[in-house]
Amino acid sequence: MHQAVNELQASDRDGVTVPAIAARAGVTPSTIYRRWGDLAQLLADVAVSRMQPDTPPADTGAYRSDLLTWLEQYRDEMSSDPGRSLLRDILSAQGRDNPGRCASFCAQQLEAIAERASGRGEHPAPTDALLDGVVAPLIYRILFSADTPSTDDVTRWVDAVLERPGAGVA
Amino acid sequence: MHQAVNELQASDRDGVTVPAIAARAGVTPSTIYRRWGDLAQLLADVAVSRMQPDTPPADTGAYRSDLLTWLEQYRDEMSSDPGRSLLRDILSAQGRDNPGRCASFCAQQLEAIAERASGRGEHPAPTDALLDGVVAPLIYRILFSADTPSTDDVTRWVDAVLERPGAGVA
DNA sequence: GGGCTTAAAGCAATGGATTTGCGTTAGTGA
DNA sequence: TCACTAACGCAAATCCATTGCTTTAAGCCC
Repeated sequence: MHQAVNELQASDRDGVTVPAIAARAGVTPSTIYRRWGDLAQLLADVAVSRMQPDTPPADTGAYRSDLLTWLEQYRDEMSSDPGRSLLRDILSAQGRDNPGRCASFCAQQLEAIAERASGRGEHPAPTDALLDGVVAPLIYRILFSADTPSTDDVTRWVDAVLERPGAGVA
Repeated sequence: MHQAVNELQASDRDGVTVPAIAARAGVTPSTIYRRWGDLAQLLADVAVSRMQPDTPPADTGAYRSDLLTWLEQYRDEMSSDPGRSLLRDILSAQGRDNPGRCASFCAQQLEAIAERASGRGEHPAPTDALLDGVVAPLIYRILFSADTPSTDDVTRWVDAVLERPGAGVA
């Protein structure tokens, strides 16, 4: 089912209808309505699946550059047209904690970077601080403003969090 | 038209359909489709209108408490069920810069608070810093997590911005 | 006031999506 | 194997969305 959605989205988002997805997946539309309730819920489900990371964050050798590398990649993905569509799908469907699942993928990646840093003897920042101080303005910019956060923006936000007491390289 | 939407939303969001709105507003559905394209665009339009502030921020006598007062009110509005629905409507409809208009209302209120502070001889923080440092995590929490930002959260974010060089009370 | 132009709205037909009742199928456990 | 349950398919009914054409209303000029 997810594959049917992805294939249809790749060719024409206007053609992404329940009957089209059903035909593509070899089922009848009532199956989709019975299972997901409406198109928005199915699209949100698919979007959350696509947000799920399939690789661990790149290891650059140091905590700060791990963060910057991962966050810039995250910025690039989320600010792309497909990324924006995924965010819109996730935020459109009411209920089901789709946004929460999306955010927890992000948190897990940041935790993995932090654990790797601890293993190196570095002192990583709390993940909550990074979510509030970096991910939040990054996503807020993407959602609510015309401009995409620059690399300087991301670097500034990261360094502002790392400079606070309780965080930073050893 | 906006009033018809508001009335229908107040009673039953499931009944908010183009034909129902049209009947309520005394027009035919094709009028709505011709003007707005689809239901999502109309709902976003209505949501943006409802986001527009109708009063200036309260004057508490000092910049920091002006900020805190306004931001806590903003937090309360945006985290309410109606507020969350408005955010969802705004973020669901593609194109038209609805989120940008929503964000600019917020920025204008923060600018008004800053101008009042300047008039008092205080040194307000840059509005961009408040958007990135306070509004972004506030909205991100509301959109992506199960918990609503607490008053402590808001206070902490505000003070983190005010403590940076270039901002603060005189 | 009358005529003309243009944009918006209304009407009605058509097409497509959604809902729902009922029957069928598939999977699971005893 | 049988009974139960959940999921799926089918088809009819309902509702929403689209579109061509006509009508209406507003604005401008003489």
